[in-house]
Amino acid sequence: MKRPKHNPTMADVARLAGTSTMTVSRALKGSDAVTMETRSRVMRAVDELGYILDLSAPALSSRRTGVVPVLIPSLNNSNFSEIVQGIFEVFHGEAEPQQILLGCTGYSRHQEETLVQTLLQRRPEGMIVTGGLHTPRARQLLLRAEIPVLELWELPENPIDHAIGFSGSTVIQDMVARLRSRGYRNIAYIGGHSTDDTRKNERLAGYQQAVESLGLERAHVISMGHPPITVNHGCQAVVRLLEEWPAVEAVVCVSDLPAFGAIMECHRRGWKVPERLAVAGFGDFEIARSCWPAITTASINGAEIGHRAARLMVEAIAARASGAPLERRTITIPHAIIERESTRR
Amino acid sequence: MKRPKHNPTMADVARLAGTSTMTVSRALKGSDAVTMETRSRVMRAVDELGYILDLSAPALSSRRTGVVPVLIPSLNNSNFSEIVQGIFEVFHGEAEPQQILLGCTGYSRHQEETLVQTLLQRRPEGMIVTGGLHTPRARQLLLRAEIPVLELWELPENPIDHAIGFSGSTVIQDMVARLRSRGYRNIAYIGGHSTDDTRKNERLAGYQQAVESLGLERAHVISMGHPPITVNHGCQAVVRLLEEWPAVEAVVCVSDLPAFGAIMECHRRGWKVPERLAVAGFGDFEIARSCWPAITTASINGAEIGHRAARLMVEAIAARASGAPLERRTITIPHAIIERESTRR
DNA sequence: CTGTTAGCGCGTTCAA
DNA sequence: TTGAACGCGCTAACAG
Repeated sequence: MKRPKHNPTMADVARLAGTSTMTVSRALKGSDAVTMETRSRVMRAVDELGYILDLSAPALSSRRTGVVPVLIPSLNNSNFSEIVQGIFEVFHGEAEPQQILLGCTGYSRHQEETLVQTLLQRRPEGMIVTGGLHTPRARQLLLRAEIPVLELWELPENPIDHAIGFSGSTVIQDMVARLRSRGYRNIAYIGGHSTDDTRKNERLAGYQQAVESLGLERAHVISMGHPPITVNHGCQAVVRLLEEWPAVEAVVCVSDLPAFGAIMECHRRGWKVPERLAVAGFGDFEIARSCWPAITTASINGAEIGHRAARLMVEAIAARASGAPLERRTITIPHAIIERESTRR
Repeated sequence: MKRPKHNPTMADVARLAGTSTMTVSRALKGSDAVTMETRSRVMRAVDELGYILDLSAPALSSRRTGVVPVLIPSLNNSNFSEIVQGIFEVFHGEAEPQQILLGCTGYSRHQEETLVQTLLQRRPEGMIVTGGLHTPRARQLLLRAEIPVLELWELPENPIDHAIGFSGSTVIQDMVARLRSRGYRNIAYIGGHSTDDTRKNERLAGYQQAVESLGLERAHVISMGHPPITVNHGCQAVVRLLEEWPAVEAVVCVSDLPAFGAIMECHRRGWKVPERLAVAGFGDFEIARSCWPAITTASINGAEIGHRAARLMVEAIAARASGAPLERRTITIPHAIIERESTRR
């Protein structure tokens, strides 16, 4: 039994209102080409039957689904949940609202590819993805779909279509430079790396470049494997770091989570932060503000990224529908280095 | 121009493969009623054309959309984002995966009603909502839709269909009792109240009940208006509290956010926590762990709620499709009172 | 194992 | 201002 229930259709409404389905359709859309009287008859029938428009049908015939998948690594990361929230707010306020089909990739490109393929079956109006790292097949699928594609968060080197975000490399370079300007010289990096990552790791690269351009004596990286790099990784990493490089003065972490973990481990071992080791994070999570000492971090405004992305997507969808697709656009969202106690001498 | 592009259809594939569309359909579904040889011919054609199944059509004809809206107050609350993440994980692992249509109500019942109405137009297989507080019209819409409905988070008095979560009243009562057992006698409450709330506020009620059943001398509530009650509300509330009731010894907050705010304000004013005032929260947000002093809180496992909800939804959808709808079910997820420094004498 | 037919519910198109 | 006919892409049901 595949059709559990027969909902009232437009024909039912038409019958009850004594009109044709066409008139019902027009009345529901608020077209002015319907008499007040006819309209109210229709509305009464709609109420009586509890009729609800079925969007599957127009989706099929007009190829407009009003659906946009949003693919993020995980919702358990306030940066990404903020972005999605921001997208929702804009989509929902539009005259032609787009619905979000949510997808979480678990930081896996392969998962992302699967999701892209699955969600393309719903004939989305566009697609929003995060990360900028995709399998070749995922890229190809997105390209061939000929829908607007937005890549959010870290700006890719070679965007598929539009991109909104920041350069992880630039942000980390700023952070290292800031630490240098505060007098730190021996600056390490705690992060991760994707094993399936053909493209370079932006933030790590930024660190290495900064060490070079600032003329620091030594670069030292503690790599904790595949993302997500979280609190515990930070705890472990900081211990390794101080073993491997006792002269280290400061460490930049790939995110606030390992930074927090590192600080907690320092507390545990009686290493003073920032006196023994200064610690900086990335993302300006709530934890960075509330932690003691509060964590110096790079702040990226997720809500802002979400809002701008959604607005661009709406525009791109409209442009495509009108036959004049938007030219590719790349938007850089400004970041801020927020200095707090964890790096204050 | 409503149809920006003509994607290849199953008929195109059939033509290229030299079969009928039916055979293509069967081959794609992995039905065994197709020769290996035919199947591979079909697959080759699919690849060659870059064919992607269009789910709009089966949605229309078979009334199975594979879509489940998830309505939450906000993603900027780790409890809810955890729940959604949990739901996604289960949905995505299923043999017949359900897609999540995301909706954020902004803690407004009216917004929720709008979303329910809009999303019902997509003929969802079920609906997941949070809160248990709905407008009468929203309730009616959900009831009439005759799809499985899950209410998550706080258990409603009178569930629409299935419910998974906890009793806010019970949790708060436990918290107050715990504080009492630690020697606190003058225990206040900081929270909010919906103005459009006909039903009683669960957590507030729990507080009042606890005061009564424990035989405490006085109940004192600081109400900060419409949710969400956040960090700043806590800052303001604690000041008012100590003015209005100088003898207060402990305060239970509606969430960890105002609890955190209260503690910060205490720092600012030189009031020691927990010596001058013990503070307890709700939700076990990351901030509660990382704050100093760490916050005593009630922990609800959002991921667990999400997982169980999704599993129940999958089951309910299958049951409905097979003509034997599930009986209503209410599942209570255990909570835990986590005592930390903010209430330790 | 494969093909044919019909129809899902709506909006577009054209006619009245 | 209203209505009739058609088709969107797919699959259920049935036939071969």
